[in-house]
Amino acid sequence: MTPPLHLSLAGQAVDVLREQVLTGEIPAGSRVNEVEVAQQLGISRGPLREAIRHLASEGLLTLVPHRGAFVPDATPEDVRALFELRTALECAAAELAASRRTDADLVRLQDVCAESRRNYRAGQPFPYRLDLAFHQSLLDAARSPYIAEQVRLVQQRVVLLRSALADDPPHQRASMDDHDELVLAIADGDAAKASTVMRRHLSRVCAQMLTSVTH
Amino acid sequence: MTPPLHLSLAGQAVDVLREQVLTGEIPAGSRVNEVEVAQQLGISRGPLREAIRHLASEGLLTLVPHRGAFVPDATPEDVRALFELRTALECAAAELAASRRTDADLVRLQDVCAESRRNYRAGQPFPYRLDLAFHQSLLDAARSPYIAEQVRLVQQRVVLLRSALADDPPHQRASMDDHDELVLAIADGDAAKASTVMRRHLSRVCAQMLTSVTH
DNA sequence: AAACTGCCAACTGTCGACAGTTGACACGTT
DNA sequence: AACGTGTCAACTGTCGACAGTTGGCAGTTT
Repeated sequence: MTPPLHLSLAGQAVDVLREQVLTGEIPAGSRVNEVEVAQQLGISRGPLREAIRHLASEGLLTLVPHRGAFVPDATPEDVRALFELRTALECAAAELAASRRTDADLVRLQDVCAESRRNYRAGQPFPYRLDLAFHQSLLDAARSPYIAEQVRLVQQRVVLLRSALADDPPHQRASMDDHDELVLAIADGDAAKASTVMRRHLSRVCAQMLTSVTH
Repeated sequence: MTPPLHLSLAGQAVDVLREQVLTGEIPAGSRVNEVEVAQQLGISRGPLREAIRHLASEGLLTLVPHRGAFVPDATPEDVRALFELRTALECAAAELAASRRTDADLVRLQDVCAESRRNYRAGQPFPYRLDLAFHQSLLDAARSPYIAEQVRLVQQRVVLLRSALADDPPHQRASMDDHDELVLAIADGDAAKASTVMRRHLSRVCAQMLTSVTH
């Protein structure tokens, strides 16, 4: 018995399209042609349309009436505003995590940080995977499903602005330090400090993104 | 010339359906039949489907594969989690408003509060309209479009849990006091205090909703 | 009487086709 | 040559019909 393995065509199309948009396979600024992509995926326009609207609701596409769907390219203003939202959400998550975390939550956070350190000392770059894992672990510890969901969506939009983020070694090092400091605050149950550190962390990431954005 | 007055059928359907869901014309727990509602609106299933999916993305409907769309009825847990999200967003908005507000923003906030007082003194109930106007004015002063958008969506979901909220006079009085105190903090540019007051305010509102929810 | 089995109606998921709109190109005008 | 106009192809918006799935009901068995 494989219960949810029978995803609808629209659902499959959402996954494929999301991947193509996030990886840049469909470049920023370009349009998504309904008939073309539908043929390409071997489905009808109906389910594809549904998928397009879904991604638009996630902020990964912008719809223009009678024109079609475009993958948005962000201005520096957009980046700033988006990080204000992300800061609001993740600072709250950090506070909640500090006051609700179980010992198991703490262990997981520490594990992720330790693996990042090992990676870094081995001279390898700080993989985005581990950064995501850290923030995900923090969200799990916060136990606030609606906040977690919104953070997921915002993180996706941040990825859309992929601008060679994880390439700057000093930035990587600073991010890892931030993560470590966050874990300490969470371990202490110090919600105020967790929020403060998270705010500084995201402020740094935002600044880094703004420098690497061509405008 | 009326540029955007030619809304698509799907767009119109979204407006009509949203109204029906929020006012309870379509009661919580009930299902939305695609063919029935489509005929009722005089449109085809395509646009209606699109409208349903859109409202689902706003959290006003929940989709069950092969079963249809249902208007969700929330558990106390849901209310708590939703208010954690709302608190994260609106506290951040209050902080931003305190640091960015113009004199015009301040005047508008004060006007809304004054009108609420006048209403209250006249023995009339505190209309939800004025409460919305206050929070909207605060969001305008915060000048953070993404946060504002998310707050709008969350407020909608809160309305969905309409449970005779504005009927308790002591609660109304407390809410107005909170609003006044918020305006003072924002006038002073005291971001920390604005956040604190907003948190207390929403905590009170959440508690009020929980007491009036049958469970 | 309770439980199981098979059928059925209702509904959602999907498809192909038609209609209306948009932006662009070619042509004609000044 | 620059500008305005008319035409057209391409694409989105919409529709009606078909296919697959689900939950419930009737009939049967123990």
